[in-house]
Amino acid sequence: MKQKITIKTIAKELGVSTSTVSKALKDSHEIGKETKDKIQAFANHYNYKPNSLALQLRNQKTKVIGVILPKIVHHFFSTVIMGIEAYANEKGYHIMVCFSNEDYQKEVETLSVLSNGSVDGLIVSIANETLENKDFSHFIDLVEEDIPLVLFDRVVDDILCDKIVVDDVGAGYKATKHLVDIGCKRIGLITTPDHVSVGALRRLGYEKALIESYVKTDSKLIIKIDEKQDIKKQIEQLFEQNIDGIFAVNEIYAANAMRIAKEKGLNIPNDISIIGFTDGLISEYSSPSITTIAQHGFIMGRQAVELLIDRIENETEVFTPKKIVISSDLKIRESTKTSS
Amino acid sequence: MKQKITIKTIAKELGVSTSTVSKALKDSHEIGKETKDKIQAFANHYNYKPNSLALQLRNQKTKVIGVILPKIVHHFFSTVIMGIEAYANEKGYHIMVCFSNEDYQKEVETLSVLSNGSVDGLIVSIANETLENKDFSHFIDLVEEDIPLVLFDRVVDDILCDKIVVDDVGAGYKATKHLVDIGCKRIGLITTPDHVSVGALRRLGYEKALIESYVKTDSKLIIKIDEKQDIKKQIEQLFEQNIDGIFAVNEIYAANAMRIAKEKGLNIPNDISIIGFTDGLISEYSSPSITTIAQHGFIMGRQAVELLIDRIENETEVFTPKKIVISSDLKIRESTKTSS
DNA sequence: AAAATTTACGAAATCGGTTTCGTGTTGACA
DNA sequence: TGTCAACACGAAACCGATTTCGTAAATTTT
Repeated sequence: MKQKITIKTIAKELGVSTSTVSKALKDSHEIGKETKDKIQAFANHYNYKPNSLALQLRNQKTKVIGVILPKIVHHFFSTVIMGIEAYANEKGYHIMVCFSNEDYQKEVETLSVLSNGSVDGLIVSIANETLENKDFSHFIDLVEEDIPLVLFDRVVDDILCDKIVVDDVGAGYKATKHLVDIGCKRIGLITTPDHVSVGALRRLGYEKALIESYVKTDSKLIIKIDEKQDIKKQIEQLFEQNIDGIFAVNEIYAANAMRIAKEKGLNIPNDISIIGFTDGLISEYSSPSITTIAQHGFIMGRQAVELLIDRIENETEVFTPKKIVISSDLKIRESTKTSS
Repeated sequence: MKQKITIKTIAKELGVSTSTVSKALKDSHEIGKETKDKIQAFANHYNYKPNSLALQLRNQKTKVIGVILPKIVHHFFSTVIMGIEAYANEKGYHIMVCFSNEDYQKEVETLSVLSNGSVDGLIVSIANETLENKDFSHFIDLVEEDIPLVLFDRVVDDILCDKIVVDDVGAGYKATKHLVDIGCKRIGLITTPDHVSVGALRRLGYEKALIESYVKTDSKLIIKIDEKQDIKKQIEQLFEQNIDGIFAVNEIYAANAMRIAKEKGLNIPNDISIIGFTDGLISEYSSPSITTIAQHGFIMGRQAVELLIDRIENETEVFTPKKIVISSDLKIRESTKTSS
């Protein structure tokens, strides 16, 4: 193991004190020009880099942001990470990424470990199991320890911290309204169980659009997917109803619905129009390409770090939790009719 | 800011020395039962957690693994990250994730920052620009500093470190051979420019399969995509040739090819069979679903950390770089004929 | 009862930096 | 020539832990 060069090494080698070396390397006026030059040349030659751990300990900050996601093999979340990393880097921060895998226990543990001082703050999207349990005490503890925390996408009101969300109700409304506008009469909804907050909100938007358009809502047209079961089989039930439009709260559900529709010999979009959620690769490349709600994950990530870094760097200020709503766009593609 | 509790606080509060506290918390036999109980109870009550930075500095290890990827919004890379994180966590490590965005300069900087002691080792897949430049000195410096390094997927021989790769030649061979076997006579290849090592290797496999099968290779059937230009237009050129099979070295190229084929009114797989690379969501959900080479990213990630942690924890051992080849599977779906 | 050992704890060094506060030397000014 | 400021540098504290070593008191051994 090649010995890493430290301030102490330099000091000994050059016959000066460590304080002199430290000051010389920061170009302090306290140090004479000759000494400075000598030290800088030496440090440069041996490619001296200050040990970041020592600095972190001294400064009581790590310049690291912890990010906990439910999963990563997922277009939306990976886009958010991109946004987080890009802006964090700009600001001189790095990110430590962990996954809860939708698991409550792992979320608790990860949170506990990361709050030991390894990060200056945290950005989290809550695990499904936690949303189901409704046990948020691990987050509340964090807030009480005054560790900066930003929640995004999957958030809950019980936790007093900054939050970034997509306008899920609005998006659900926008999608459903579009289906109505192009002439769909019986619109199915493929959503998540109620405890998944985003699913519930998108459903609200769906219902709002129907009511506003005087279309009767029908609970038989709403399927709540249990991901532990076979997704396709559950969606197939929806096709037993007489439907001419589908709003799915994510890409996978939409893709599955499209597949089933094709298998049943339905023409998309003429017999049935489909709108998904998340503007991922599936929506873009499947055929027909899928009309979808684009969530702007990159912007969400960026906003999340922005809020977080602001919190971290202005700790003295009185803190009032902010909630930022990112609007989402309907991206019209081939899976929806152009008019009635 | 609520004051974090430290060993010093406990010591002062309980009228003992910091060493006593430290030992008591580790249940050392050196400390009397009463004192121990008192300290442990106190620490427990105030939810004391040792400052990890202090420990890292003292132990000269961070239990953090740096991961540098070219991009993340990509099925293969996000799968690899999953694998890395899963096994790293099992072993008590965390991962710091950075992205080079295929950019040489950012790769150099990131590498430099992370090698300041913030991580115990690094897992990297090289940026495209770096591969093009052929300037690997930043990696070579790293190796000379004896910082454990594992390269995966995009690797180069010039760097003496552990490597994990997919059997790209074999995979290219397997895919092409399959096309030959089902009766394709003129097989197009959609690949990357030569400097992208994986693309070049997959091409070798393609050529090998053709030669072995006494099919004439034809450079007009090979398209090297320049990602700075319009991908679809480039692929369209291939369709000016008379082809009945396509092997694309990634999912996006395959999806684009399929789209063009459909636009031209070709029936897939009867008129033309298509095989892609990376078993992502596009391949799975497009219709027809795409026959592809599954790369087992999760396993690659896991193997990479395994090698790395082994390196980190057995630094004394003489080091001989290993290269692990992960075999890949042909996953047959609907975009290829079942027989000739 | 004296010697040896064990028990229970504290002082201080260490990890690698930064920073405050002194201090000896030099030069300028009265 | 005496005084004072400026200059150039070092000693030591500090960040928060661990760990070695030393030692007083208690206990056991001889």
